[in-house]
Amino acid sequence: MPVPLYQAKAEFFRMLGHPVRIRVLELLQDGPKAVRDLLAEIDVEASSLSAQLAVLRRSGIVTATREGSTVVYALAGGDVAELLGAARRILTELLAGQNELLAQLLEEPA
Amino acid sequence: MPVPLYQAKAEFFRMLGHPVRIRVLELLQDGPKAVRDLLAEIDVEASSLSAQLAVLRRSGIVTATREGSTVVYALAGGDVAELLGAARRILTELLAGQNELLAQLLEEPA
DNA sequence: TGTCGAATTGAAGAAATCTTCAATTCGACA
DNA sequence: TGTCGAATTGAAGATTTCTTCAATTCGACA
Repeated sequence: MPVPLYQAKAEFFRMLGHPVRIRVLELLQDGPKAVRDLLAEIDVEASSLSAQLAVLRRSGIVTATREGSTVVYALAGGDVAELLGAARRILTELLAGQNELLAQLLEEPA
Repeated sequence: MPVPLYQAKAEFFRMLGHPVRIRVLELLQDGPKAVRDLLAEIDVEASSLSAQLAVLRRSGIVTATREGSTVVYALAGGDVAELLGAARRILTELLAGQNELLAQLLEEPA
């Protein structure tokens, strides 16, 4: 019994828990992309992007292959779209709930 | 445009990124549970569990209701099972991939 | 070979997160 | 009212994560 499963799950979600990493995964759903292209679409320093790409690589959710002088990243497989979709559905509910709450607070000033 | 969506997503995943919080969500899938019962099933200090429950509460993914002298937590709705399922499928692949890699390394000692 | 561009790495400091311990709140109940 | 149990909160300290800047690696190509 190496790593307890719930700990592996927690690490997995933590790996997803960064705006730049989310953006990268979303962009890679349209197909492989060179670092340079990712950099053009995400507002972040090159070295910071590299660090976040390294996190994704270490987890195994993306692969990096060198092509000439550039490096191309791709999803390693796995239905990332399904995961992000499920997350979006829940998130939509949560945000809606928060808006309701906000609306109530505005209606009933103490 | 309040919070960019990819940032909300990242925060959402970060909220999931803790072993105790994962355990709680898994346990709550069987129905509402009192804090005392969660505490009995998870190996953690009471105050630490409280802190993690507070994180879940603030995100809105669970609700807490006081019943007499105990507090009962429940999933706030949202298909958490679907999300955890999607995560497990990807995670299974990733772990399998890592095992392959490990096996290769053991086969071909440099 | 020398150098340019693309990408990564290392180190240092800032910021966020976790755990622990002590103190506090809130019902229940004698 | 006084006190017990359940749960939360606050503060302090340790750990992890992120960003930035400088230095480095690796191809490409003149």
